[in-house]
Amino acid sequence: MTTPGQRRILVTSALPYINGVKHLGNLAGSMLPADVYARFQRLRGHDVLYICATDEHGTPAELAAQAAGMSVRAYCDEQHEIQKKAGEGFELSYDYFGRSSGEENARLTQHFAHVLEAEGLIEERVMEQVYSIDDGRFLPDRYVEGTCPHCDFEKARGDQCDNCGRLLDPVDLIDPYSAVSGSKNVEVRETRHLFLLQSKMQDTIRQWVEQSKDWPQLARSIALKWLDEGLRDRAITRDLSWGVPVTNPDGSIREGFEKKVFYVWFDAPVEYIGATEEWSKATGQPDAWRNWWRTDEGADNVEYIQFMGKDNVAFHTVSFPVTIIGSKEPWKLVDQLKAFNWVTWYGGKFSTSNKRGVFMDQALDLLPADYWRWYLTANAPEGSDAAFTWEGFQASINSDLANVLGNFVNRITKYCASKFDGQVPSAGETGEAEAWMVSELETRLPQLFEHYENMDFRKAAAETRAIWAAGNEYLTKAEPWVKYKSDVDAAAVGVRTGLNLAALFGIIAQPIIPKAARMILDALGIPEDNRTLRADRIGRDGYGGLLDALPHGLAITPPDVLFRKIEDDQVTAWTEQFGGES
RNA sequence: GGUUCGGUAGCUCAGCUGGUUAGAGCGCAUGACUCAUAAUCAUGAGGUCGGGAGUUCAAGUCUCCCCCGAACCA
Repeated sequence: MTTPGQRRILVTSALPYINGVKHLGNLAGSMLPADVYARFQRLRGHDVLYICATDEHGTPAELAAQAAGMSVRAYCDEQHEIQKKAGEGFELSYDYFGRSSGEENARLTQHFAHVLEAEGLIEERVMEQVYSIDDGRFLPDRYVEGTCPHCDFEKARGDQCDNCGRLLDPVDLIDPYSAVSGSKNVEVRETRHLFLLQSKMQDTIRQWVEQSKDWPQLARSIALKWLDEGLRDRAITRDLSWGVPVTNPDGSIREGFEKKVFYVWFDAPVEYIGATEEWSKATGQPDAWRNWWRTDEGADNVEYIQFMGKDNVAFHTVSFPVTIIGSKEPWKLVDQLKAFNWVTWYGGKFSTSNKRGVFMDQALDLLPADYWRWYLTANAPEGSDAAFTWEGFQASINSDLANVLGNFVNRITKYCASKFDGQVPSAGETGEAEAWMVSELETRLPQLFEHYENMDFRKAAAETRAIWAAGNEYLTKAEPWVKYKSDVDAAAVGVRTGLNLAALFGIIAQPIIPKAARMILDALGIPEDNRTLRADRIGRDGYGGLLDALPHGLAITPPDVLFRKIEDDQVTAWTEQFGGES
């Protein structure tokens, strides 16, 4: 059911890899901004579908499972639940959080492979690869270790040397051995793999990228860089058992590929579609995914926006489009994408082993999700890498959330409770202070919405804060506590306006700090229907109505302290525990 | 190494197609207020916009060189 002016917006955030809980940087660079954006657009009344999933295939998952002494399946089941829980803890409002190991993705991946082969974009090629005689199998890149031919580092991985950082081909390693068994009984043998002929799509992709004028500079320049260097044909299969089987169009296993599966980079982006199908089944409407993805079945009016870290831009702007466009089928292509830089830990890298940085699960043990959500949105790594520091975090939370917003709600609701029986007062006429406040809203709310539309998250947070701050300024101008002494009705106007502002502040806070917003709105008894930012409610007849929207006489309850301040000794303790000051 | 992006008040950052006295938040100082989580509000101090050269009537904003930082290179 669509209403006039309602848009259909598909949002995806880069799929977190299954291998372990993500840290705050991962959260800040794709899942969180995607969530904030999805929430905003839902509040505007649009039809939003926000899809994410765990990316489960590939060598790292196999190795991690092996290290944990578990089967890959069981390992992924466990890790998926952990990541799902962490997402819920952070109130990430996925419509569905799927799994790339699901049957939907397998079927879609195989479908794309069949179609691409029929289009002449996939072919079998013979290549040389390291075979482990003792393990009885070919070894994919990271399963081979040996001495780096460039720097003589003795524990170089097959794909890359951790010492000198150079990319390697496993067959070039000196004294190679199997990372699976440690066996040195290995040799180079010929084997066959499927190759995606990206080079054939070079011109088509370039044309598509060049017409995508709205992309941010970061994304465009990365895509064009790849195109300038020339798209290379890449193997899309690997010698693993954990992955999507390589099939013939009739569903049987392709001859010679019994021990091979599609490589993770080929099947992972397909999971955007796969997870949508999972959603569709889970919600009892098995074909609903099609009108989000098939432009011949209703997806032509969908706006598709992808969120990702900068490392993923090439896959989203070049690799995946090769699959989609190359299929010549009417699949939905991305319209807008938002790429982020990294959140660093005091300027350095997050590191599990060195105990540097906070991971999603640990963060929630320390403080509520809203605190992190606010800081990471207000300081999103948009223009460049952004450093997380405890000191900056503390300053931001205490000032923005506790002092500016929390204290505002607290002061006005408590004053109302003590002087006006906890009811929205009805007396008094508005004056200069209220007119000033209206003019603030007239300029600031449209700006706020524009920042969100542009996906400028720092600016959106800053504008949100500025509106909260204007509320405090308003109270200084209205000074109901002074007027109360001589003219109770005049004070009533200030209290009524202040309460309405608190409600508005809660409403605009929802995308970033949903839980605190809910506490405010619940305390003020705002019905669900009135918590939106829809154009027919906000500003349609001017902004003055927002200051007298609550029913007169409505009973309100001062909420508990919304945000507890972060104390210096907490900062000290956390710096100790999680590292800091690089 | 190549490419890209950055280097603006103590800190974190805004500054669109070049044009009045370079802005915000935090921090700091002073004042005001007392409804409030010692919160809030006002005012103020602080910058030769990384360095150098050039284009222009005019450059943080364009060009070139250099220094520093970050990222990407399948």
